[in-house]
Amino acid sequence: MSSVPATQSRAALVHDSIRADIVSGALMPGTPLRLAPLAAKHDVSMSVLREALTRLAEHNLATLSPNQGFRVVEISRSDLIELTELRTNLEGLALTQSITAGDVAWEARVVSAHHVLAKVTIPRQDGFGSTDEWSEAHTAFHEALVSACENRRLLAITASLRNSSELYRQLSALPADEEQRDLVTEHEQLMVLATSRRVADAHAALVQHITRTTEVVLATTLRTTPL
Amino acid sequence: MSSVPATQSRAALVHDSIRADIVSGALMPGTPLRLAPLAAKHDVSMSVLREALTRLAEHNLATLSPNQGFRVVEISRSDLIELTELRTNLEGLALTQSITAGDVAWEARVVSAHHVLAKVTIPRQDGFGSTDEWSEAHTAFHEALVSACENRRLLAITASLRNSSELYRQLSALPADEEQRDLVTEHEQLMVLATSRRVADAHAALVQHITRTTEVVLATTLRTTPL
DNA sequence: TGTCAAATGATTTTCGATAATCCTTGAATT
DNA sequence: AATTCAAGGATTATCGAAAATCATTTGACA
Repeated sequence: MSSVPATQSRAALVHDSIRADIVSGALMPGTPLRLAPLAAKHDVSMSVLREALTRLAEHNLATLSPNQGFRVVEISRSDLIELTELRTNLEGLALTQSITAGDVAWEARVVSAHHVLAKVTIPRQDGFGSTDEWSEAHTAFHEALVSACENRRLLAITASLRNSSELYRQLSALPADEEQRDLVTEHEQLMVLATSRRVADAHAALVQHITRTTEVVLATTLRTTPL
Repeated sequence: MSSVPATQSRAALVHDSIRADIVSGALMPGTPLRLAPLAAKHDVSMSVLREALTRLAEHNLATLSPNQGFRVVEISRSDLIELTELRTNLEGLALTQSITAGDVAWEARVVSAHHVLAKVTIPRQDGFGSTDEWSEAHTAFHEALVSACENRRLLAITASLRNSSELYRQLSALPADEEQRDLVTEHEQLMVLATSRRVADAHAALVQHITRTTEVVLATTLRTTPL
């Protein structure tokens, strides 16, 4: 039916699409993910939609209640705190290993990703430069930092947890400019410490970076349920 | 069609069934999980089978190659090592938190689970007492140890990792009686240290317990591909 | 003899419809 | 007025078959 041959499976495409909608906050927590409308919107059958939603549920971005279907995952303060604790532990571990194992190519990836992030952070004159763009660059930078870690399972977990964190970030009010400034210096610090192989300092900086972000989010009034 | 109303969804049932077959080693690593035969075997349509396999893939017990279907996940030395590293970190963290937060009911669960495990370990006269039974009790004991940890995400991850570890255990030759003896004392140590709230000692004991098991498995000739 | 390409068969992927379940509405009864 | 129960509609869960894709084999050609 579709004109495009699509090297990727249909289920994977709709999965990515819905995931983006959830993480970006377009689909609010708790929203029922009704099958018929979603299938129509993405122009797929219920089977492949269901497969996509199943994967989202396994990644904790959706929940499945028997005979009641899927919903966007609920959020809570306690979950964010637990999430943050896991991230500091695991992403910290991954960073340590990444710095230890990383070669020059890894350094280049970090520097490159940071450059892109720094450029995107600067508000452009023409008014464009979406926050989506910043989120993407931000994720890419964090991914680059740990990309030399050889434990693939660890990387898969940290990536998944980052997605969940990103959901909370998107739901919180956008940080003010001063907040952005802090982030800029934090990211630069991370890049410098990592590429100069200062393992302990980089680890501490990353933990504090993650923790601080959560504190800001927790202090912010989320644009959703009371939390 | 099925006579049983089944409070649980069909997909969940077949998921659990196939997972058991994989973890027990009945389905060897790399085995193609062909849809038609599996659907027939479990008396289920392709859609629900696919949903079950999708969940298995998300838990790293199966892999999905586009247009080539699902296979039982491959195993490797490096993966087992990475898996072990993650388990020591995360299960250790979970145990620490569990001991800290656990109440008397938790202690009771630990003691109870250990009692069952100890009894199952003793070979019964009638020759019965399957290793499945021991595996189940073993898993239950480890789960009881960390069951007071309040971080649900952490518990979900450790449970998933334990499943993968169990696959390696099942594929290795069964430990000799002497090995079993060591395990008995290790488990008893774990129970005592945990319930007496000796956090650091319990943590160290758990890490060593997990590490030792992996060393035994790595030393054993697995009954499968070279590894 | 070796290589390439088309055709065939097997398998995955997707679809549209049916069966099963849940939720709401409204009337009847206490 | 409150509660129970049944009927209807809406939604999920499942099915079986069609469409798309991949792997293998066969045959033609260099």
